[in-house]
Amino acid sequence: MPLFAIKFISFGTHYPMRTTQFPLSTTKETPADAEIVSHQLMLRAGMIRKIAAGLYTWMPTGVRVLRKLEAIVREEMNRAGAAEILMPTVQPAELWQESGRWDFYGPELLRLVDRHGRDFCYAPTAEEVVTDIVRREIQSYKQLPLTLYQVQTKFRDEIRPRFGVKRAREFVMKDAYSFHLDQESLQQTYDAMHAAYSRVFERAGLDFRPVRADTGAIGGSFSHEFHVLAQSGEDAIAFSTDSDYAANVELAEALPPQAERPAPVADMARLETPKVRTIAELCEFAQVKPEQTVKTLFVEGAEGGLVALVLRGDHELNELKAEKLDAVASPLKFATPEAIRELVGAGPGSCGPVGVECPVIVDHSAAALADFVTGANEDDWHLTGVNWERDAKIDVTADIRNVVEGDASPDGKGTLKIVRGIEVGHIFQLGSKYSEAMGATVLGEDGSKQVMTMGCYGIGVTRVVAAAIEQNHDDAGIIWPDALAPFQVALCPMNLQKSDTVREAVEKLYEELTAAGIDVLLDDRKVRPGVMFADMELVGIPHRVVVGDRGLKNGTVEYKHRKGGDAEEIALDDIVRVLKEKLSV
RNA sequence: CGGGGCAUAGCGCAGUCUGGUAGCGCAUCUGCUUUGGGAGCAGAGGGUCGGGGGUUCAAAUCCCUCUGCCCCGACCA
Repeated sequence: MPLFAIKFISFGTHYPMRTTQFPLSTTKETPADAEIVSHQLMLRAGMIRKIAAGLYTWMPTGVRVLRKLEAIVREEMNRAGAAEILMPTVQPAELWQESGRWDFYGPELLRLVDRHGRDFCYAPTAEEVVTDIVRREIQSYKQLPLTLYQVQTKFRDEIRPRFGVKRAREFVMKDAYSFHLDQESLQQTYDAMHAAYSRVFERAGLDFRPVRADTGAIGGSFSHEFHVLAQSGEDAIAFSTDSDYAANVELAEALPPQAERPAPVADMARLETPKVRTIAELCEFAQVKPEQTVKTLFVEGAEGGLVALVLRGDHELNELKAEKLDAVASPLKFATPEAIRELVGAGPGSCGPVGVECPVIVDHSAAALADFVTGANEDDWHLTGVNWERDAKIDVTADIRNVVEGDASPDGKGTLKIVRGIEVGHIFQLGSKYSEAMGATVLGEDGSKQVMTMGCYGIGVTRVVAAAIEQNHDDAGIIWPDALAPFQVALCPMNLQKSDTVREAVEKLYEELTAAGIDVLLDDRKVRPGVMFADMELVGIPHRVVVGDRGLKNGTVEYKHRKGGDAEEIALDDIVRVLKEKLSV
């Protein structure tokens, strides 16, 4: 075709390609240092390459996926009424000092000094800059509410980056910030963002759950996380069997047991337990169930000294809950073995609540036990038949444990199930934390200055890509949902170099699919079919069309979906229509 | 930051203990054959053995030191 005849077609996010112009960069071998399947497959499929710890180059295949996801995110943000801006990644220290986070953030904030000796940071998030912009630009309540968002690189100097782009130091995040006159307006935008996030993850074809979450260091009052469900997830989330209750385990409330504490039956007795340190060893040695034992952890108290935290043997301490108690130092700090020995006269592993002289905080479940087994505060000894009040004091009863599967749901409906999730989104009601500190005000209806109320909303865009792979893969490689696939259709010609029939058919098909707005990758490399198929499956292209002399003789090509099922013979004249239907374009 | 480990060709590794010509597989390049599931044969190229210092006639190998990376833990929107 002569050059002047080429039409300039706008493809949107669709750019058809030929493998001879598109480095697939696939590898047969799994890199040794990649632990989780998404990391392994992203490397093998040539999506990313590591450049240093937690820093990755996104290769052409990876970028295509990223752009597809970003397009969905932008559409849903725009639909929800947010306006896109782009803020710098390098930000002046002054703004961070104004909000107080320059000192608060710690070593995770990468700090830089420019040639004039001025301090800057590489932004991990952008509340300061956006609040600064809004306080300059927005003067009147009439301009509110306002939501701004960006899709921008962030940097967090993680202590230990791992799992590929799931926990990278530099990553792409969509961050949005909303500004309001009052809580009611904030709640409306918050709800709109909640809905927009759900649409994003639905459109991306992911199995996800919004869950109630802790607000963490970012502050604010109310927050939800969005989790993609996956075994490799770093978070545990609890949800009710009978209601829509769902919460991060670190937040989920453990209800006190319904039943009254039974009356003591046994007398307290000493039991020699040589070398028994853990609950598991104790249960093995003394032939008791973990739920009939009690463990005692010592942490630093708010006013100095130590505080004893007592839990049932089969339960885990929830550090977040514990550090919120008045008596406990925040952030939570475990006592050293030396300090414990000084207080109770035994090492960790032989401690118990009997006779300790510091404040004793007992979890509801532990407080409901009678005749339990616990450490004797003497190395190599435990006590059996211990009972509260009679043998050991309780200063406070509180919820300080993680919920476990089977616990009653905090909303009173059903019981809790626990699954693992990858946090891909987080929405917060910030309140006036930043606007107050930075003097972001507008004039209200009555002419008085009013501090704006804020919300902030994040999606870990690069992390979503990894999460999608965790959820969609098989032995051969990635299986992309249509919406995220780097290409929708893999066009695989058999014997392209020698067969004119195949070449003519496949070129025509490539043009027709392109014209139909379908994102197609034509594999025009001179490689054997096995290599071609293996690459297309590894990269995860959902629809595959094989064009060969064998089928063309009967006027057909072969169609197969990446998810499996048998290959179908489809008339050459029909294939474009069939693909358009499958892709609903 | 604590504990453990690694660094040799683009990638994955052996060689290090016991010092003596730097190797294997994959990938790459050439040729021939093959051509609907990661081909076969023949040949070729590719290395400051992470950096610096030391011991020795001689160091990938022994010693010191620095750097980078990985794993476990603590940390964490």
